[in-house]
Amino acid sequence: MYYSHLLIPTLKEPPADAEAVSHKLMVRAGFVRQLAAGLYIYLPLGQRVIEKINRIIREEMNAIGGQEVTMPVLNPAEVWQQTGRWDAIGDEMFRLKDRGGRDMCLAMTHEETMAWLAAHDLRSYRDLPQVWYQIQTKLRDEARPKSGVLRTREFIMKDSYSFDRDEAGLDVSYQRHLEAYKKIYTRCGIRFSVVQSDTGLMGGSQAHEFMAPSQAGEDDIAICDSCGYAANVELAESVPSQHKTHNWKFEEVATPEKRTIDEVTRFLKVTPDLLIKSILVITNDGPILALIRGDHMLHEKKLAKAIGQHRPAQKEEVKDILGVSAGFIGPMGHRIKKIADPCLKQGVYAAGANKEGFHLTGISAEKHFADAEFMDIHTAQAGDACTVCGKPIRIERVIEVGNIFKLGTKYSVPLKAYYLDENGAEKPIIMGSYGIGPARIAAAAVEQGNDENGIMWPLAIAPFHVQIIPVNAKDQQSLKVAEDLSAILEKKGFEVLVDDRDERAGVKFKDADLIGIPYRIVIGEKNLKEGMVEIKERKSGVVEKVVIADAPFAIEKKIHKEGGN
RNA sequence: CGGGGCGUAGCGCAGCCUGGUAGCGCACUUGGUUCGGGACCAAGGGGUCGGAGGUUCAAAUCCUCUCGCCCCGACCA
Repeated sequence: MYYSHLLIPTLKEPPADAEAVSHKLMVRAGFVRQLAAGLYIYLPLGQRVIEKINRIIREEMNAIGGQEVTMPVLNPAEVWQQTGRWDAIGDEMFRLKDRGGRDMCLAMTHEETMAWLAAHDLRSYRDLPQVWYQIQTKLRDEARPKSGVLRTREFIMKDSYSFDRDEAGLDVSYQRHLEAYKKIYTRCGIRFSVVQSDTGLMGGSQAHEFMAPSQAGEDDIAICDSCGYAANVELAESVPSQHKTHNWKFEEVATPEKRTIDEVTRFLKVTPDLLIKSILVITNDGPILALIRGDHMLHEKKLAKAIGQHRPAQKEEVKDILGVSAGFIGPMGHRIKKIADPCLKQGVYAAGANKEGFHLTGISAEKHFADAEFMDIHTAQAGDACTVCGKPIRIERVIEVGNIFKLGTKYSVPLKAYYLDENGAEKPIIMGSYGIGPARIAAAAVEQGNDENGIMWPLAIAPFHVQIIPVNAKDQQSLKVAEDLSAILEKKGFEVLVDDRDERAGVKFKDADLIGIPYRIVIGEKNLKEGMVEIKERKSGVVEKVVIADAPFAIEKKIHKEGGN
């Protein structure tokens, strides 16, 4: 393939509004262009990367018996109404009406339509198990698209769905997907962790996420290096580090205008872990006071699990309910229901006195708020002890590149996806759903593989395997050698990009570094006179001089060694 | 949804405070010199200054509204 025939609009400067490294590089190197917030155009190079990732996904999905299908993006409201998600999902779903005034939506996922199909065309236990998948566009009206291709409103997703007769069958389908996913990410050349995750909106009994470490990510995971425990902080459990006990008397201390943990900490000359953070939230059944240690963060989702839907109280509400302004509220002096983190059972603390301008010191759970309900509601943080082995955990920022869920009968029952077992009894099909975001794999690869000069693609998903640069494209002999080498390499099954542009060497080298094709053959006139060319590896920068005829074999050897594809 | 920032040539920006001729770098076109790490010289093309309304003799600049894009937050006590 000739460079001059391709649209590869590289830029010297990154777009001003790009923040994430992958975003900057994918735009600069001419892989993508942004059309509007969260809407991206894939240019030829970007398209090639996505297609390579998709090919790997297809191979691994087919290997576990997946059957590729295609669902409509435009969905009738009915199927979503049957599962209740038409109402459960808010503004994130694009909704529209057809010309007849019927409610429609653009699918953000396909549990409903897949279950609909299962309901219509799976009848007998003999039809099970099944795994159906598609690689197709999803639409989500994200509150805040960001980080380039990482969070967009329209994106391609590989989603698969398993249909089994019982939980044991689901376990098998789930495990197969888990293994297939590991292979997919490994083949794509990205680093990743498999972690336990929250089942959230999808419902179901068990879920894992596949997380690629990167600063550009939006999730944090807790990892224990000694026993292998790994979980999304959304549900990660941990034992907070013990703090030294402070022997202070039970007394009221005037703390005028000292409201925040930070202010009170400084005023009392203690560390934050000696304070109790009190957070008032409003549930459907009235206010609840959440109590956590001062150096901890409240975990919204854990709290939600304990008390159901809730929202933080407004400042005025705090005053109405507790009779004191936010900043001085605490566990004592009122009858509001309290949920406290278990780590507060030990130790003696200071907290708001529930009296304007005062805090209380010397508070202990046992003596002063034994009536609280104790539940894990803190967010795991680095240095906490692993609940499995007791060793310290670490927290890592990650990009979610895939997830798998055991759904059970959440979708099959409302959509009437039943089968008849051997005894003629009607039973609901047990489902699982499994997603991968190819664009996120690409972005994660860029996040994990780049240097100051540009991208360093993993071989398996690089837009081309080899870039050939005739330094002087006007020199007929250089071009001829480039063409010959390209033909030989292509015959061997490699993808080759020949930079035939009439540009100065520096421009070609800079662009090559930016685009990040793993191997480069440089054809210079001086070397050519000796019958030699250079082979350069993008990642290591190592240059090797070889005789022309050996170049294809040298490349082949390197590629086989790296084991791409 | 809350807060902040920004919309001027394809990209990156200046000009706006203090109204009066729309500018710079890169990219692009043509010619010449150069040619292994983003060359140089010369000559060019390209703009309804996001949009609408208003103030004014006069608006990129001032006022009002609106649209778009980006970032942070949605974990105070």
